[in-house]
Amino acid sequence: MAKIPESTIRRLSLYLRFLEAFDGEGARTVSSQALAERGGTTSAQVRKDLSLFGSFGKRGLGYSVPDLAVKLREILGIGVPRRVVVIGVGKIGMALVQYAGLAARGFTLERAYDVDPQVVGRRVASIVVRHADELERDLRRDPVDVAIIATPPGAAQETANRVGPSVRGILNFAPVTISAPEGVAVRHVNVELELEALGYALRTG
Amino acid sequence: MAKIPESTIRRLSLYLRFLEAFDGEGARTVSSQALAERGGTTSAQVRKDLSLFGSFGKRGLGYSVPDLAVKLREILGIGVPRRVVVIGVGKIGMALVQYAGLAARGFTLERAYDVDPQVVGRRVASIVVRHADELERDLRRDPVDVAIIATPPGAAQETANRVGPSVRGILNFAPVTISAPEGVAVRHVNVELELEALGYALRTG
DNA sequence: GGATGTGAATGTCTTCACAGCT
DNA sequence: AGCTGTGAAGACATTCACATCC
Repeated sequence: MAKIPESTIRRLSLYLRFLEAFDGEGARTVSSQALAERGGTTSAQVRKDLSLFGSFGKRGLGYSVPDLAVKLREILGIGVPRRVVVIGVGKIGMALVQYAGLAARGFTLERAYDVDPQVVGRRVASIVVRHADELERDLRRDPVDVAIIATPPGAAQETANRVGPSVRGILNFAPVTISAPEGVAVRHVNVELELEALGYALRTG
Repeated sequence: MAKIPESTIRRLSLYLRFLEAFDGEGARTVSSQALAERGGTTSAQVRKDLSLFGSFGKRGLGYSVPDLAVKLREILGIGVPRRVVVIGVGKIGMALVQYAGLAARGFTLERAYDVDPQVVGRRVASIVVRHADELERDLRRDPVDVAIIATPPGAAQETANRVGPSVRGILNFAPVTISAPEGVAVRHVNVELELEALGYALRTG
């Protein structure tokens, strides 16, 4: 299969959400044009994105809403449940632990960790926060797919080093760039960076 | 000035953070090579990014750490204080309101809004949550630069429609794509989308 | 000597435009 | 007729490589 642009993957995720909305509205089929309008892109882009993975549409008709949704879920690996841990139960970590969207997208939260004695041992949304010292041992005994890092910036890379050998993906919320071993996928959610990019767009002149 | 790639802006934001770290370590100058290593990019990329805005370095020497930091802050519009409101004080909104990083990057939180009677009137980190019905009137009387949308997905576009005429930028945390009037910059922080992109990277085969 | 700044070359992504199914 | 699927063209971004200057 051809190499898939990162941007295509992000759009597929959007298309899936639109399909779910169309499905809720009772639509049976959808055209590349209709998907494009909701997603702020072009019909050619939609067709190209989808064609990278196969021929899912019918000429003259469009795409079957439920069939395409199934295909996209398959491509994105939704349905295969992913086990995750959250490390750092501060403000962001807390919000993540309580966030229903995790489960809705097939990510089951197994455990959460912190180092603050005020937080360790507390029960948050059905799980008890464990001390980060237990991290490596726990991961060896009971591995997970993804580590979500929501520590302060200073601890993020060290945390990544500790979980790197045991996980296949890292989602980093700390406002620093972190690296991970070859083969571990890393994604960043960086609010400060988005704010600064917004700041650039707001500059006068 | 030449057109600036979006990706360049995001990297400038990273470079600035590295410069602040270098400054903390007492470094006076820094090479494109050193910046590249921390940022997971190449020295040529760093030089190209910076050269789009001017010639800030000295051949044979590198870049002055404090001078380049000043330049980057200027480019990114940091220093010009930006007034923001947060709309939706659920889990994410609450974390944002309490988030010190906002102020640290020059964004002063003016007000927060919600529709839930349980939340309206509550005091969170020195501001009192107002009812979203007051939004338009407040914005007319006391405008802000940026609206941060942290509502449930169903309310996000409507919220954008309501604030669109009064703000210059929107940062959207709701997991839907929203559109805004011409001239209003929109950025998305979409955790579900990042998770799904991670899911794709985790697929087996 | 050492590191920048930058045209040129390369690589990647998007858009075009149309043949080909239904 | 309508809409997909796709090679080719075009736009955009990154990397190379080297002249230039401190």
